[in-house]
Amino acid sequence: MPNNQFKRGELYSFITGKASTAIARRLQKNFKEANVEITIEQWSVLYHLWKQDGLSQQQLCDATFRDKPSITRLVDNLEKLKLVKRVASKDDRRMNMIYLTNEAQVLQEQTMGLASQTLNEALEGVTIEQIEMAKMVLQKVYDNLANPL
Amino acid sequence: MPNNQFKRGELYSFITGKASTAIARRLQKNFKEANVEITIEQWSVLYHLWKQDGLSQQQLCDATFRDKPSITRLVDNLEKLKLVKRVASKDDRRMNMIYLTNEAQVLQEQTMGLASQTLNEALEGVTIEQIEMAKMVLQKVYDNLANPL
DNA sequence: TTTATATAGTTGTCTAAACAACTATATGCC
DNA sequence: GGCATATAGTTGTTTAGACAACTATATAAA
Repeated sequence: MPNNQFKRGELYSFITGKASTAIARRLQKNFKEANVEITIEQWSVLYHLWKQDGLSQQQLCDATFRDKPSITRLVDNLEKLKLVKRVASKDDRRMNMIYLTNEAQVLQEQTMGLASQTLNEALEGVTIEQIEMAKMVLQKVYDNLANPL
Repeated sequence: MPNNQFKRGELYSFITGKASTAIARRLQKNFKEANVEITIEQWSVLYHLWKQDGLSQQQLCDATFRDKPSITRLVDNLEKLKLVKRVASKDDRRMNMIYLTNEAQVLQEQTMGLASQTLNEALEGVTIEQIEMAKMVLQKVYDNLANPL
């Protein structure tokens, strides 16, 4: 019997992740007010490409904790928006390398500022130590449950 | 300038809530293995009805942090599964009161055990103090961003 | 070298979230 | 009573997540 046997009633807030959905909603709202017409899911993919351009779809799966069909469709939509391009790899013809367009590069500066601002709104009144602790707990939960995608 | 100005790169884990989706996936998997054929979203609605039967859809919205269309469709699906029934309120004919069926009552004992077990899997190696701290941070984030639905 | 197996990506189906627009009932005010 | 407004719920559309089934290419074993 683990020492942290939980009262059943405490389940809810952990399961629903209402804090993360609240952040997501606020970020989406801030994008909209700045006339940035992408979803936060699309943004989260671009985010990794801004760090390193030319990732494969599989690398995007690993980076964003999504499965392959999800990334296929996110890349589909980003391609429709002309924000990325699929380029077949010459080394391994199974792979698509995903490259940012110029339009996507322009988005980076603008949205990074909005994201930073959103996070500061979210974390007002929370200390760095508390944030680190919370992140550590969430990471531990993730690691406990991680199963191969 | 808040004292917790965040490195931009730290955004990701907060925004995606991968820990909460990991818990959701594991709970769904545990349901499936026990032949419980409902989604965790449906379960989260039933959870509140087990605490108090006969809530209105609006009360379910408040309890589950969902908007009205989401609850309409979750109740639609729960009704198709014959787990709840909509009963028009006599006091206020705009309202549907949602009541559990006998079938849903049977699910409670079984799924509560699975949920408790899942949470213990998730929180292995995390102390109660750490859990409390993490919950406090997530609650604070939620409160910082809470806006009327 | 051919055959099995693993990996990268796609497609189909179902469920759900977000948002806008809508209907119907209730309430408050003149 | 009649009109404005608020509240409860529904419907349509788009995007996305989960899962299974699929194609195509690459790798390893026989």
